Amino acid sequence: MGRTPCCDGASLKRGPWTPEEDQKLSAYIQEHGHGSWRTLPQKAGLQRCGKSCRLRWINYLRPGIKRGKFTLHEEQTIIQLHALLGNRWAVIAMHLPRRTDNEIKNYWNTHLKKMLAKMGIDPVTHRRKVHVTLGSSSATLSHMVQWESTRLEAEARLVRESKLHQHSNPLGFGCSDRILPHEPNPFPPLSTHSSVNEVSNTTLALPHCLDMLNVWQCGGSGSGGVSASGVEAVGISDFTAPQSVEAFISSHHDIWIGEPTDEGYTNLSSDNLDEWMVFASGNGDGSFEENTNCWNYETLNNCGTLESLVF
DNA sequence: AATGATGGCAACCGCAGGCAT
DNA sequence: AATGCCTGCGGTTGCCATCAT
Repeated sequence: MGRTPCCDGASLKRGPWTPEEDQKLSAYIQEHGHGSWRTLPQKAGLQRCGKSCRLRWINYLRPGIKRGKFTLHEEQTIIQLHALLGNRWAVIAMHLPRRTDNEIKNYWNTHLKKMLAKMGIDPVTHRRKVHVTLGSSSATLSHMVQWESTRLEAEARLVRESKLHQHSNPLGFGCSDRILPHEPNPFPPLSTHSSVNEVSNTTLALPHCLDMLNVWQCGGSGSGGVSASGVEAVGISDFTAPQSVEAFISSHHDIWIGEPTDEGYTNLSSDNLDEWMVFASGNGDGSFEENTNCWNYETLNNCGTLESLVF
């Protein structure tokens, strides 16, 4: 036999919480801790389901929760992580101190998703919406060439930067050799792509953002990820990030997102913050240029996740 | 001023994995 | 080993405020 049911559903209050209920719940948890959510309502004198109490505490009453408008940094962090992880709000919330997954989810659904759509970026795939006619092989080819050249240039630049990192950072922080030797490398070498990759994977320690490129390119079971025919590539939403990606982000957040700040994790420099401003505000007249000056490989240099946002 | 449309957000619902019985 | 609850998560709904007509 299992346990007794959590709540019988009878005589339990639902709907919005009153200040009195909030006070009871807060006072009880601050004095006793929440312990078992199942038994908490009775102990706290609440006519609520334990699940409802938990939700209220986590999303509203818990100390340290930051409410109100999201900052630019927080918006960027959400978009970056969503591009990589999809709708995994709990994981995303871990990288936004004092924000709840529910709040992030709501903000995404009500603001960011619409903003990206308005800019012509698919909020699901994080790719610029490209209307490729199947019969238009020349257009497809053009996009492929553009995508591949952009990708190669970005990778080459990142490899150059990794060399600089090695000189300035002998301990290897910020480089993929930080992956412990006894751990399987979650980012196996590319098998079919450019010579840049071959070189970088055999003789150089890649910067992390390039590792993330590898993750995408090696994409899960092969259905997802970025292919050389990137324009038509299956979007990130179809790519199930390997578990190691989350572990990777968690253990390398200082490099990936940056240091934790009051406004979340960020590695934005004043330079790419300007780019972000361009991204966030468009051209000021509601239009957005088709070129990649907003989300291009300049931005990619600062964060690999953005690679999927353009092209 | 009244009414309908839209947006924002808190809360609920249902599922999956883990765990207690 | 089987059963079924607990917890956490993502998706969805419903209420309220604001805006437009």
